[in-house]
Amino acid sequence: MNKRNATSADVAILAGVSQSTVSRSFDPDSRISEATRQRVFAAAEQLGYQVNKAAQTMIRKRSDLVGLVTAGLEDPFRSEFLHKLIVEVQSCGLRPMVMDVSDRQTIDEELHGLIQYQLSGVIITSGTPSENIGKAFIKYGIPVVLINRTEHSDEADIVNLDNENAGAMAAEALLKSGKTNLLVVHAKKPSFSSVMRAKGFLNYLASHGNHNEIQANEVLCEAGNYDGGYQVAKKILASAYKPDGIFFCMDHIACGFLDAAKQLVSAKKIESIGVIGCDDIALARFKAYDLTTVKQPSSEIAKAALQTLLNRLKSPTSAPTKQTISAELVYRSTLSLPQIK
Amino acid sequence: MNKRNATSADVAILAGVSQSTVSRSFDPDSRISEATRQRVFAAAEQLGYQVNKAAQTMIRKRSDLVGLVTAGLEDPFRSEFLHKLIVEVQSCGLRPMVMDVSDRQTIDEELHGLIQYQLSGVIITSGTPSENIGKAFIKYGIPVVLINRTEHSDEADIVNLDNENAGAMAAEALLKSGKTNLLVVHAKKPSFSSVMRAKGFLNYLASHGNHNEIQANEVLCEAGNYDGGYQVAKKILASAYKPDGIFFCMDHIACGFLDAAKQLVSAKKIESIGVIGCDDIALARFKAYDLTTVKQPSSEIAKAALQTLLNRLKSPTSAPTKQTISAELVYRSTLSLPQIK
DNA sequence: TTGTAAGCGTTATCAC
DNA sequence: GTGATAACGCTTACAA
Repeated sequence: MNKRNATSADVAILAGVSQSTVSRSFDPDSRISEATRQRVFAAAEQLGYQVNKAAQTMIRKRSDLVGLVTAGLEDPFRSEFLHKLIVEVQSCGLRPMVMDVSDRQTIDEELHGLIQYQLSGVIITSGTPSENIGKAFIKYGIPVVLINRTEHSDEADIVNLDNENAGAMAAEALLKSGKTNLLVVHAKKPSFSSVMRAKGFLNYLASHGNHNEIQANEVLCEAGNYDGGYQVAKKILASAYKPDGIFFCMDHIACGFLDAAKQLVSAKKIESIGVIGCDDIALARFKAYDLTTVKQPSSEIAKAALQTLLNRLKSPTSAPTKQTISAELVYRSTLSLPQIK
Repeated sequence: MNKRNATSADVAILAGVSQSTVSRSFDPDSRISEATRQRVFAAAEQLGYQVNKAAQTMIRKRSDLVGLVTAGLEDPFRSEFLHKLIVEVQSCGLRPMVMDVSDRQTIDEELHGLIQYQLSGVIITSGTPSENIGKAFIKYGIPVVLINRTEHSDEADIVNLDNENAGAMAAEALLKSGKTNLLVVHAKKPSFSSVMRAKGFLNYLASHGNHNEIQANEVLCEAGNYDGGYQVAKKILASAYKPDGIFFCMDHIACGFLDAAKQLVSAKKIESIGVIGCDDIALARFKAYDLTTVKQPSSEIAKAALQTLLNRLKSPTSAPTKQTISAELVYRSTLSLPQIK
């Protein structure tokens, strides 16, 4: 254990060069004679020298730290998505600094905490609508990328799933399968993604369905998670309205519904109901559910977000961008691909 | 958008005090007249002043950043556990910097990346055995807490689940339920936790089972995940050895097994087999599985890890500690609590 | 209680 | 191509 970590000055002495030469040696764009560079590297290696990011940050005014702001990691989709973001951030040579803002009371405090670290950028993922969290960072000159958020910022870059179309795809699939009594389910507490998905679902039906034959209803569940779906099943199955096709705006709500339904009604009855989820979380492909779903391509979205941030760092003053990523229908057993006759 | 973020010098001018007084005002331990402190706070508020952590880090030689090193966030337990750690880190006024070391090739590079940030500490969670990752940090004077790792470091603090006892608890529960043909399943690729759990399971049987009646076998699956369990089911159910009680060293392996079993054999047959998992991931309580399991109290472990780190920061030279957290049996439907007669 | 001044370890701007 | 030297924004003796 070293008493004090080696500094570039230490390396300089050992290599017999000036401290600034050491610094330059680690900058690939600096023209340094190959001989001295090798001498510096050798000395650095010997001393276990590592750049001090704090000092570097002070002068460069950016830390290569990327804040990942998320809410509620107990949600499996968010958790899986955060993972994708972390991997992407790392692969860009940046460091992820995660901030969980589940506890609404401390948001402000936490935000300031992040700003102190001279972040290179912040990626804010889906959360409760219109918090305008992004503004705070932009005010401090920190580039912001918003993902699946309602904020119509004209300063932040935006990457969204085409949520409305995702809902439309679900509607289209149900219609194609000959379903007529349709239902869309989402959480009481509105989230940008769910609201847009439900809207897209209903709009598609309104414009494409035969109004004499097709009915559509909307049901809200208490929570946007497994338990929410589990609890709402009784309400749905006991109601006078008998749906034969249901779109759940989040996969785990669908999973909760399916589990409850298995206990409430016969397997045959459940099979006759077409069920579509949204997101394609890991759970969806497990055989217990084998859920047909509208996939949110989270890797692609994560990649797009990082690329956007990188571009922004290169040209800080260019106009904000907005990207929309397409969803993709994944057929599994809860709604089969209709046979072509 | 400010051209330049406000510094303590700016605040000083506005408040009509010296720069060092501003600095002191934000230190609760500094004795400052209440009047000037309020004046400083007002000026700081007005300018939107935020401490520059980079500068602070340089002088204090610690960043209040905590590295969370983990492998494979696609594993639901790791992912859930990381979430707990993030929340704990935040609640201690520290910042989590996550590092995913799934990609073994880049570990070294990534490690150095972390060291550059003058981390206050590093928490390393379960991964592949004996990487000795911890040593690298300790060499640079960064406190390390190891969680569920095999490393017998005499420099790092350690927090472990009592994995061996967790296995023993599973064995005890199966014996109590009258099961006689037992099986323990874990992944081919050894992990500290799984190896110890299996060992505890078998040891308990060896010392507590009636050897004339009780049989025990060990089966390895290809991967320590859902698919591993799904694939190994055929092998288990087709074998000549007919187990009536199985302990899976990880919940998601058990879930994969259950799903496959439902397709391979009758529901009655499955019910007759007692199944116990380990960890108690979120999935375990879902009705599709309703898995009896040995719970790893991850919140408790996360809290212990952070408390350990905080203690270490206070007294850097005290002897390394080692804590063992107890597991807890959670009865659900795959193995019922035996009725007391 | 407050102000002055000396660093912390880099990068960037000059000269040479 | 390389070496001085001046910041960067903060904390912390040391003075007053």
